[in-house]
Order: sequence, then structure tokens, then C-alpha cells
Amino acid sequence: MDNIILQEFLKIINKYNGFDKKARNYGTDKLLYPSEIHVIDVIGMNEDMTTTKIAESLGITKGAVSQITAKLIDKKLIRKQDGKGINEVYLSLTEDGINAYHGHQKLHEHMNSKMNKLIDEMDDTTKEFIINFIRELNDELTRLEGKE
Amino acid sequence: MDNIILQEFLKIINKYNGFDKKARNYGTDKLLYPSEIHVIDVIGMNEDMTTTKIAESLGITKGAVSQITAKLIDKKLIRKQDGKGINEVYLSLTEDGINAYHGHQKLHEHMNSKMNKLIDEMDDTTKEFIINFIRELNDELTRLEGKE
DNA sequence: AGATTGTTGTTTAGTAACTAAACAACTAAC
DNA sequence: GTTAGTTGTTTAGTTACTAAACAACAATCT
Repeated sequence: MDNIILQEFLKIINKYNGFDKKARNYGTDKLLYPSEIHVIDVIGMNEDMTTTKIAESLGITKGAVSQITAKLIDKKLIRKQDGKGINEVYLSLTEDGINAYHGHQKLHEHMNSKMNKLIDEMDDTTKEFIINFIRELNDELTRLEGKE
Repeated sequence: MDNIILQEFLKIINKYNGFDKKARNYGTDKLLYPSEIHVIDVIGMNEDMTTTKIAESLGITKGAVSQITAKLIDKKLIRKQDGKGINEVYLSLTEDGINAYHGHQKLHEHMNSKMNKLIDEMDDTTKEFIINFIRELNDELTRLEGKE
């Protein structure tokens, strides 16, 4: 009985994971690949983002970010501006970029609002339990990350 | 307060997801890439697996499987045997392959047993709630999969 | 028998998503 | 003024695929 929870949990992880793996339009006329919408997402969520900061935020190299942003500039979804620091270049969304950003957010918000609704229905004891459960699981995963 | 649950939940998904993304040895002397250990996993879990059945099980093309199995045969982790059906070729693990399979299983079992321990601590009402929560979330994700 | 259809697995060329490393361009500091 | 430390870029290489053409065989149809 108990491992129904585990099984269903793993199913969710797989599905959520696969969710951003397809190329989508996000309401624009351009096809956006997963890596591209991820970059748009961090630019949309933060101000004055640079190549280096995006790389840190996504946990990839700045070379990779440079390649992706070049494609996004080509598609006219982002643009470059002079930054404050030395050699710094700020990346910001164009109008089309903002549309894609909102399109992507909307998809996730739909799912997140569903989750929040379910969370709201819980009583406080259950919430406490879940928070604990999730935190301990997180710790365990962190511990396992370095292994072998 | 409530969105702590959501945030931590998303963190777990990301971590669990990234878990099998690194090349590992799994106790053998060969470096195994994610796609390779996934193929070893399905061969280890099922009997009389063929290229086509592995492809279906993993949701990728048989061409992709053919490429991965060629590398695994090269690394002497799997071998081919005549199958029962027409043109069918069964793939099975070598001794090294079995070791890698067990090494991989052990890592996941460690994590799953941790989860099961946490689940065991819950009372039945909480369990009911979680099962419901997870099922509804799963349905929602399935519904969103086809969108846009 | 001979041609068509339906399987099996393989190969090829191309793409996305990276990394690592060398590089250029600039400034600050010794 | 040279060295060191940033910023972003480019290149070559890798993994992990896909799509499509292909070969090899068996079963069916005519």
C-alpha cells in the first residue's frame, strides 16, 4: 500500500521533468527550445542579467549561455544593452520575448495554482508533516548527489 | 507560508531529475553515461528484452537504442543472444553488466528506502491525504502535457 | 513461384545542449 | 608597463537523441 505513494511520486517527477523538454511556441511565432525558454525565464525574473549571471543561475558554463543568447537575439526575443560594470552587457526581453516569458509562466502557473489549491485544503498538522517530509527528502538527495 | 511546500517540492524534482544526469562507474571499471545505465536498467529488470522493447519501454526510437547497445557491447556490459521470434535478438547483462545494474539499483534503493521510512512514520489520515494530493497532481500534469 | 507487406535491427546525417579550453578586450593594481 | 582578473565569444568535441533510408527475413496474397 505504502509504495503507492512512492510510485506516484516518481511518476510526478518524471512528468514534471519531461514537461519542459519539448520545443514550444509559448504564444509567439517562433519555436523555442527548452534551453532557450530557460534563459528567457531567468532574464524575465531578474533585472540587469549578464551572461555570467545567467550561467551561474542555470548552473551551466557562460560559453553555453553565449551560444543560446546569440540564437535568441537572432530570433529577436532578447536584446543587449550596455551594463554598469566593466565589459558588462545587460540582456533584456524584447516585446516578443516578454510574450514568450508570459506564455511560459502561464503554463507553470496553471500547474502551480493547482498545487496551491490542494495545499490550501490541508489542515495545519498535515502541512507540517509534508514540509518535514519534503525537507528530509531534499537533504537526503543532497547527500546522495556526491556519491560514487 | 504555503508556497514553501511548492518551492521545496520543485527543488526535489530538480534534484531527483539531475541525479541520473552524471556519468558514473556504478562499481565497475567502466564509465557509464546516463543513457547507458538506463538501458542496463531495463535489461536488468525485464527478461528477453529486444531493441524494440527497450525503445518502447524508454520512449525513444529503436535507432537510438541500437546505438547505445552497440556501445554497451563494446564495453562488454551486455551481450546478444538469439531470440525466439523472427529476427529477434535478446539482450542480456554480462557479469560486469549485472554489477553495474546492482550498483545503480543500490543508489536508488538508498533513496527510496529513505522515502519509505518517512512514509511509514505518517498516520493513515495523512497518507490518504498525500495519496490524493499526488494523484490529483498527476492528473493535472497529464492534462497539461498536450497543451500548446 | 513471385511480389507485397510487416516485422526486426542497423546505419547515416543532422540537431540540441551542452563542456573545456583558448581567445580577445578591457581595466585595475602592483 | 607589465601582470592579473574580469567580461563575453568562439571552436572543437561529446552525449543523446530523431528521422529516414536501409537490409534481412518471414508470412501472406494472388
